[in-house]
Amino acid sequence: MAQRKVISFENIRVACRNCTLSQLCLPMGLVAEDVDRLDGIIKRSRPMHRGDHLFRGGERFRSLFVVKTGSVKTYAPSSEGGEQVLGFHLPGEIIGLDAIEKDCHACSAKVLETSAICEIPFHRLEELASSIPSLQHQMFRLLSKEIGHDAEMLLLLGKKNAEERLAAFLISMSKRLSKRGLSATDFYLSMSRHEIGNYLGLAVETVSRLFTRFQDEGLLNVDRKHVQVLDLRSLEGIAGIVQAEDHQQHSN
Amino acid sequence: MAQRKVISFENIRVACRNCTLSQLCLPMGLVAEDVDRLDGIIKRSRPMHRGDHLFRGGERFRSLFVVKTGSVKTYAPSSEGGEQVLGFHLPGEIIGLDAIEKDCHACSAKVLETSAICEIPFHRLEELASSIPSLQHQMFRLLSKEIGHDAEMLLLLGKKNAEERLAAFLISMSKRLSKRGLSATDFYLSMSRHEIGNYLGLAVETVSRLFTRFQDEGLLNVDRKHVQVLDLRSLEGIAGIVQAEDHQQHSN
DNA sequence: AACTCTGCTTGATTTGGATCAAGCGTAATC
DNA sequence: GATTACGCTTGATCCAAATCAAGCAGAGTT
Repeated sequence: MAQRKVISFENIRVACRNCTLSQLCLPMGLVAEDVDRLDGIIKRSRPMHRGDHLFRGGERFRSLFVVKTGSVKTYAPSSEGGEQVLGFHLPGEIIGLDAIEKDCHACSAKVLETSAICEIPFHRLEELASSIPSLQHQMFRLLSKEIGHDAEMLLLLGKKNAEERLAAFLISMSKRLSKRGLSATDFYLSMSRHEIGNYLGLAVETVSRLFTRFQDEGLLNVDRKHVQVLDLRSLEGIAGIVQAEDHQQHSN
Repeated sequence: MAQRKVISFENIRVACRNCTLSQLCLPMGLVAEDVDRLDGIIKRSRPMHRGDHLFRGGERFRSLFVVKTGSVKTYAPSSEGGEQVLGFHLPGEIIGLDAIEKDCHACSAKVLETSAICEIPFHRLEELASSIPSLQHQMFRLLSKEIGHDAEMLLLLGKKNAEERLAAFLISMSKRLSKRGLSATDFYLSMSRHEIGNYLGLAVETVSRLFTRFQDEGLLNVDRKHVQVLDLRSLEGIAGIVQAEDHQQHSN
């Protein structure tokens, strides 16, 4: 126990204050001193590999997890054996927020590629939030953001057709990756066509056909998991994103 | 300003501490003294009527709203003129949580029938939460609950067919109403068939046909907005609610 | 009572995407 | 280099629910 308080060389290297994601993640809006206090409760694990679970549905809720590098999918069992992919999580994004209420995980989280993950014991985070108003505020914001994102997904699944869904998915990936300093037009998808289809409420075959169609129409080049977006504007048009008057505030 | 501190007879009558919803709503888990502090920041308005808005998309976010009596729907504009119904809100439920992050409402909230609404200025609630750990915890729980509920909706829209969706909707209404002390099997729906269909991602005609079919199959009696559930178990079966409690680890 | 409006129901037809059914390409294993 | 396996693509067929099209019933108005 006492040993954990020793700040090792490793811990300094990976500390929140040096993390390029700190402005997307929990530390956002915190002063340096508070970032260090937050840093003090975060556990960092060995790298995790494709297929490893952060947690499984049914397990007791203890910690939130943040993707540092790599990617993670969350999914829930559906009534008849199948599963529903609930989301794909990129660096800086927080996983496990839905478990706070029931104190138990309702979904599972599995890493899609070799990933580094930060673990945050929730009760310690709550204690800290009580004494750091800007951390409390940031946590409310993060929870709220998740709700807003879910509402967008409801709209997508309730009102959009297959083409609009895939376009919206690609635009979302593009936006999120570029926020993390990666290319908005050239990226690798870590999830399978099957997982994309599941997430978007479409059959694998439909997803595959749409990738082909988008390529035929000159919107993108696709080679397996490698996507190059050639016409971002048209893709946004298909996704139903109004570009005239693009009123700031497009977070996510 | 000074006048607002005078506790009027009216305020005492409708105070949180006397509210039958307090165990479903924000005061849950708070000691009496803290309930009174919470009560001190809540504004109560004149009754609102069918069609009135609590807020509209685009407006600055200032307050959360809680339904005290009646019901409210939230909805967002979809790309082509239409709208997506995001939720129906019953007494004790909190509205506006998705706006915290952007500091601006992305959706609109409209009352479906004559309703009483409590308004909670968010910045004051945040201040209070900083000094009352159990209130902070309850707010995290409420935000988390909303996320969990949205995940259920994603599963519904992504994986369930029309019949399963309507059954799940009716079961949800039944459960929520009975929690509020009303009948689980005999209730009035305050929303139109059109709104139900919109919410569930179905055409009005499909909703109407399903009500007829459920009635023909002896699952319920329907007369306009009045629903009597005759066979709750079968309805749960259709909705895909496993009653045998057998959720092993569906990995993948 | 007749008229209108709006929300709901019912029937006929269409269709987007699911499902079924092969094949194909790449990567891992032998 | 052959073999297997899995993920992806492509084509053919099918079906659940959307759309189109009336008609109907209750609530409010004249």
